Amino acid sequence: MNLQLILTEHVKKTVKSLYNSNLESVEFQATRKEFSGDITVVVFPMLRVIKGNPVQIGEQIGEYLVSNIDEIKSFNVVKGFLNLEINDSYYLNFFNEIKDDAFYGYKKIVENEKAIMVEYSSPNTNKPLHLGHIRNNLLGYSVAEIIKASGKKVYKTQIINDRGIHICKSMIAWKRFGNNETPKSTLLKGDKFVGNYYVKFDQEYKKEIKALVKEGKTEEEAKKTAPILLEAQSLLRKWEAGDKETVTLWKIMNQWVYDGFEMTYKNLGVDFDNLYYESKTYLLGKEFISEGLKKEVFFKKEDGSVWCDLTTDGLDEKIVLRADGTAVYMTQDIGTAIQRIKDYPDVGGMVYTVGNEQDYHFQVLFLIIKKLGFDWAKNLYHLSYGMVDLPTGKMKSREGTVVDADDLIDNMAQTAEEISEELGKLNGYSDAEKQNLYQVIGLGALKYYILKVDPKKRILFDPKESIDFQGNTGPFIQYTYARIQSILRKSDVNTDVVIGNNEVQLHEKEKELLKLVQLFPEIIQNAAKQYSPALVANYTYDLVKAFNSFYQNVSILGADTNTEKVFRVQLSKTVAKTIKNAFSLLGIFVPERM
RNA sequence: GGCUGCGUAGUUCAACUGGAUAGAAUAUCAGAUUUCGGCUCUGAGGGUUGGGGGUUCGAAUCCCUUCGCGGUCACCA
Repeated sequence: MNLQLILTEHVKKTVKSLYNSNLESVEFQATRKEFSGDITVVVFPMLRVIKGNPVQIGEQIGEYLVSNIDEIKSFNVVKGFLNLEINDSYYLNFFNEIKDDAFYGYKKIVENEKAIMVEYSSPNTNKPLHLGHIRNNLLGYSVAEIIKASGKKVYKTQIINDRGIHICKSMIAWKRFGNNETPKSTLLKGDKFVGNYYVKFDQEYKKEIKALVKEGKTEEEAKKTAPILLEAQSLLRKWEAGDKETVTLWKIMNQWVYDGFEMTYKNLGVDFDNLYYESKTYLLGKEFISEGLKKEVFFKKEDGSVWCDLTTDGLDEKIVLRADGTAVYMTQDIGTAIQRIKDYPDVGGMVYTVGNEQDYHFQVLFLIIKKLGFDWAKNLYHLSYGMVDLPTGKMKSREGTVVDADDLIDNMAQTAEEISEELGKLNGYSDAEKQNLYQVIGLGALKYYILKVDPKKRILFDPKESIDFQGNTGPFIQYTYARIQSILRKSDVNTDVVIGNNEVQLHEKEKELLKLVQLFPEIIQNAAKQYSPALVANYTYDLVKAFNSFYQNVSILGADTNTEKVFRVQLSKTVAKTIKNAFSLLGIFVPERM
């Protein structure tokens, strides 16, 4: 069925009979456009096993393949590259197999295979989401979808940092200046509402520092003794002691934030299968410290603090428990990881979507878990990503210095509207349809622009450029999809008709398209292995480009014969389906019209 | 300073993980078209893959070195 597998077997057999030596593997690549052929066998690696002239070896293998495999029509050898030409019937066969499969490319979830837990977003509850969270969410969601499509069960999760000094700061500010206002009474989104008090705290804190310095204190002293800070710290202690009033207010304010986040997630199109709260996990992990001490993974210093010595691994010593016996960040993360495996016994690996400023932390975390003897430690992956920069400070929210997620999403839709109006793309639609489309296009532009870049790299996000209807952009791909739908609406052919093996002769452009379509399942597997939505994004663009080239060179509706017309319409439909499937892995919608 | 990531056309990104002459888009320029210098089409130029060395049939990719830009080196999370 899979041509590469068949070819591998035959090449191995040929080498065995001609040279009496065994090849471990055979290397393939798509034949470059400048050469004739469809698939290329690279001869060079074989030279390690066989000695001889690569061209000669290529010719010998080529001759054998042509006379022994029906699907191979002809061959040619350039340097050490054996180019093989494949029969049209092979492609038509393949096409007929997949053309009615709505989920083409997606692998069914394998029962006995372990599930993967993907963590992303993981916000603090004291302020709204910003541009950095957007990249985080898009990456995490997309990687989760890709892994799912590669045949593994996935749990999407996030840990909500609902506890700590930061939320206490917002609480204090609200107590002092809130006047019993609520998100409802102010018509503010809950997370914005709470975030404003966090800003308010900071302003007040600075004011108090200034006042104290005026009274003659050093700045350092002032920073430590400002009344509002002391108040926040005492509030944290009260919270930890379970003080009723404090906990109640904490719950109320967090709920406001959750309601706000919920809206943002909905707009962004991401979701979660379960949630973890730091307030419930921050005490976890201590039991494993004593276990680690027993196993001598950790050691105790004179003051009673517990450390892990990673110097033999090229890292430093890392603290895992404070001298007073309380947990640190690392302790928590060890505990939470183990807890998750307990909660979900079918999970065999985890992906953490966290910015690259925490590279070191995760390196250490994974190493410690491995040293503690958990076999799933080898399946932990830190999906690390770089910052998102803007060319200008234009899109900053009024107060703070960060780009607010909601503002950005709105802004994208607005830009989509401006450009669409300018181009007159959406004339003749109802207002409701238009508004919906602007949202779809704006989000598509945003998502595609961010996901097409390698996660590790910093991104320069230019909203205007991202929303272009030309070039390597989300809207361009959406537009192509919509155009195919329009072709399908205009055609009157029956797309259920099966085209036989020899009924059409494939145009070069059609073959190109089929080759790309054939590649899709492999792309998903690779993307899952590398946790790389960028691979899917760039593949989709290649497919769209190939379609446009096909569209330009081959008349679809005005084909010479009806069989050709039917085939071309069917092919367009299949390409559209593949675009749609690929985009859904990125969390991007494709509109039927635009 | 130690560790770590990145460095590819003017710009934003690719390059099937070591393969053929490093590709797109965008910007620029030149033609064509036209009731606009703006839309569309065709084409061109643009690269010592930051520099230097090494490994091999073959390097943007691996190793060493050097330069530049981030990140990180808390009993914060």
